[in-house]
Amino acid sequence: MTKTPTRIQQRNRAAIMSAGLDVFSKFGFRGATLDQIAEAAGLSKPNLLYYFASKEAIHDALLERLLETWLDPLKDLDGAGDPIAEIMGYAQRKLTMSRDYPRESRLFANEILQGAPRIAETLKTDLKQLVDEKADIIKAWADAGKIAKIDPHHLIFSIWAFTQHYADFDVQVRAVLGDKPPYDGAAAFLDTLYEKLLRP
Amino acid sequence: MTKTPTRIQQRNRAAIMSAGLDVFSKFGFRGATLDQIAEAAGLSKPNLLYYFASKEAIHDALLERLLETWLDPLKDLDGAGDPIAEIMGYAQRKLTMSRDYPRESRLFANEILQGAPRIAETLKTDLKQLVDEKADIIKAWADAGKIAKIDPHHLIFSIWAFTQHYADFDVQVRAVLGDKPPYDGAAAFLDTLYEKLLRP
DNA sequence: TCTTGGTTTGACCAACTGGTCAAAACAACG
DNA sequence: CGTTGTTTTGACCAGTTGGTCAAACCAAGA
Repeated sequence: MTKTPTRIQQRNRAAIMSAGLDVFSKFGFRGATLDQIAEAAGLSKPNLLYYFASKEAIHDALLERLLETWLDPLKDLDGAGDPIAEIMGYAQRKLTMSRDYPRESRLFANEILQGAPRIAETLKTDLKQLVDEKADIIKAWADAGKIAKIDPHHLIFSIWAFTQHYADFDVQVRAVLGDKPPYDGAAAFLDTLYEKLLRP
Repeated sequence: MTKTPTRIQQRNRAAIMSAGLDVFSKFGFRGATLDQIAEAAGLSKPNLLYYFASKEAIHDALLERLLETWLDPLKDLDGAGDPIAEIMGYAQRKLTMSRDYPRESRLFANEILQGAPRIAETLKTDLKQLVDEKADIIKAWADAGKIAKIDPHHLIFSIWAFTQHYADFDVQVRAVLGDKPPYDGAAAFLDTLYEKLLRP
């Protein structure tokens, strides 16, 4: 019987989530401080703790929301669709997410880098199940000769790695490219790469 | 006129570097504590500070040593060698480094994720120069029709992304693969991927 | 207007942080 | 052995950290 939150609650909880995303994605859980988050949210620290029980509660809420949306692009990979178009569509969707939600990508990267203490279970159950399921689809395509024979798991890893690289290693990418915008070239390269890899 | 360090100095400084690598690679600079490092090194905190002036000094020493060796595989890419063999050799060398030095990879990833506050300059000068130089070689190969026409910079990014993924996202890779060892499949996939991409 | 329930804050706290220092312990060489 | 330079440590410190709490503030309906 939880009451519907007031407008103030909605506004402040949203501000805290956004501020937490900023700070956690930049410093990781241990490196982030409540004072930083409070300041970024425009609230006092006690006020922040009026809305979230603890530092960990903010982090948990962020991770939960992230995991929900993070795997959506893969869920959309459709076994009934055109194989090459489906896989390349997935890769492009992931690249778009890196471009539009780099903070989320870095929050996730931080969590994994630190050994995934808070989501290891989810990875071993939900994520593994989803990936195995999609890997089966890809393997069936390969067996039917519709795409080249490749290891489906490592194919998925390669998509994750390449697309997230542009969000997680943003400063390095920009340092190397200088003025050139990263994402145009990345999308074109992605197309070429998987087109050549997948064509049987 | 710096004196040669005693055996004790060599042993303890090495122990501190290794302990620092453990802790910094797991928690990032801000998330790591001197107490953790001291305990991992088997020394008391004041004793640790007898060998390194500060927390930052340990981190700096690690980053400096890392940058030296981190770029060696790319330096070895030889414009006079066989194009496809050179690029695929580089990719395999990087994958081997991920397997054998995962802590170093994660230390680097942490630094970049957090905005590379300590090495941004090096990236914009040394790294950019090296990459541009090798990109020119690759572009020349492409122009001469010896490999397929692809964007050299994004090709290099893709190698970094894919190979480092196995070190940086180790727990996720293992969660998804279950019992299967990651690196055998990765090396095989890497071969297929760049073989297909690069053949003109 | 008063009341009620949600909201905000200043003052505070114990634990932890990076770092200091003088004194003690030790190694090694003559 | 004694001396000299190196190594180690316990006690300590000031600043920061996550978190608490009672009191004040405020919005809005009766």
